[in-house]
Amino acid sequence: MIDPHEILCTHFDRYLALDEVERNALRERSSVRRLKKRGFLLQEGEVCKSYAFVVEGCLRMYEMDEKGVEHNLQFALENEWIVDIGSFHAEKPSSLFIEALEPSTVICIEHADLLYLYTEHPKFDRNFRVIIEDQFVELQQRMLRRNASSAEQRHAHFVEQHPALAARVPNVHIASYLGVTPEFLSRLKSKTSKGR
Amino acid sequence: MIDPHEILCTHFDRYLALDEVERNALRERSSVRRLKKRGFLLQEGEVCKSYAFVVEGCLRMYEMDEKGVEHNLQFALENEWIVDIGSFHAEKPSSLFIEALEPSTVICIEHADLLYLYTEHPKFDRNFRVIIEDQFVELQQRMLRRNASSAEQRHAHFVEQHPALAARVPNVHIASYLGVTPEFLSRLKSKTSKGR
DNA sequence: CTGATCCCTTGACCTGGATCAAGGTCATTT
DNA sequence: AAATGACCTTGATCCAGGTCAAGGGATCAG
Repeated sequence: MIDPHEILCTHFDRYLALDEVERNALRERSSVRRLKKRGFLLQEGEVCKSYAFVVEGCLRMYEMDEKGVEHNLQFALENEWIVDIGSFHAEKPSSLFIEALEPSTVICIEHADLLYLYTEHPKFDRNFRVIIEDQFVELQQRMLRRNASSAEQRHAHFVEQHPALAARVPNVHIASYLGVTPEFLSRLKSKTSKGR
Repeated sequence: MIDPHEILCTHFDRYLALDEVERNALRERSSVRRLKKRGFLLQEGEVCKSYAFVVEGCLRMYEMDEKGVEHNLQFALENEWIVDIGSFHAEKPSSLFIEALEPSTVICIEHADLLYLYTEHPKFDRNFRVIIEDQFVELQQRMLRRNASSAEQRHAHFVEQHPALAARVPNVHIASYLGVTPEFLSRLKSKTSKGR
């Protein structure tokens, strides 16, 4: 299997590619972590200590409300980042959970290490800015859709935009991500498949 | 009245404060623009050309759906930023509108100028990264609330967190921002005020 | 002063989606 | 191989919030 760090460095090639020095700094300041299915990278009440890059597997980030119902905020597949940025930067306890939906391999960068990378190698500032801008734009569009479209339209859009997730992730979690109950999602699916 | 650029520079003091050189560069690479009530900073189909900082006034960013219904995505008051980042960076046509709800004064930074600032003065990369991270965290929380709370709870939270907006902005726009109809928001308000 | 616009409210009725309950199928554990 | 638990489905019923329609008070332009 390929070296996880190679995968991460290749990922940065999509932005401003890293040079040798930066690659080495990144290698030294990050660590590989393996999670088994249903393992937690973060639990409510803890400070989110790692900015995590998914090398392999699938994770979800969610909040649990007073009634114990979970609300999925984000999924992360291979080559995606997952972190509670608020908790991570403020070093305050998080209200979120990050859980592996499959056995997963992630690369973790801790707070002090990321600060080091930011200040010693400004390219990281740039790259992480662009990465989060992209995520921000996606989240804005999702917010708009949440307010402007029906559950059926949101689900159709999700399946179209994220076929890999639709195939790998249980419907319960997709329902929660879309903001509907699993029962209703089930009805939606049976309706649309009957349409064909 | 105070120089708008002063206000912008002061705003950056909340992050990594700018030195003389950076302040001058910023002044040279930005421009002040005044909008009258109902004036547009961006209209659907145009490329979003300015990263805008509100010096005075109040703006909203929204999308219009096929039926002509508007969906508010964001408000911006004094000392806040407003831009369709997706359109701005990709230099692609936007699907959004940015409209002044009051006579407003904004400072605009155009695409080429911001790139210049980013590359010549890395502190801007840093500061804009932090600014957008903060906005991202807020948007995540809003998304969670949208899926986890009732309209009544969301409205109560909005009034509590944004009293200035609740006072300055017509209810139609707040309703759209919260994802409910103006009629229903009106009922919510009359219910809660009767509670006292 | 006088229409136009906005903007808000209230009523009557309707519907998308929630809730509750039950049963069914796998896959994992023991 | 039985038992547990995760996941999906379907039915019956309910309700938060939408839709449509009408009226009324501000505010602003001519």
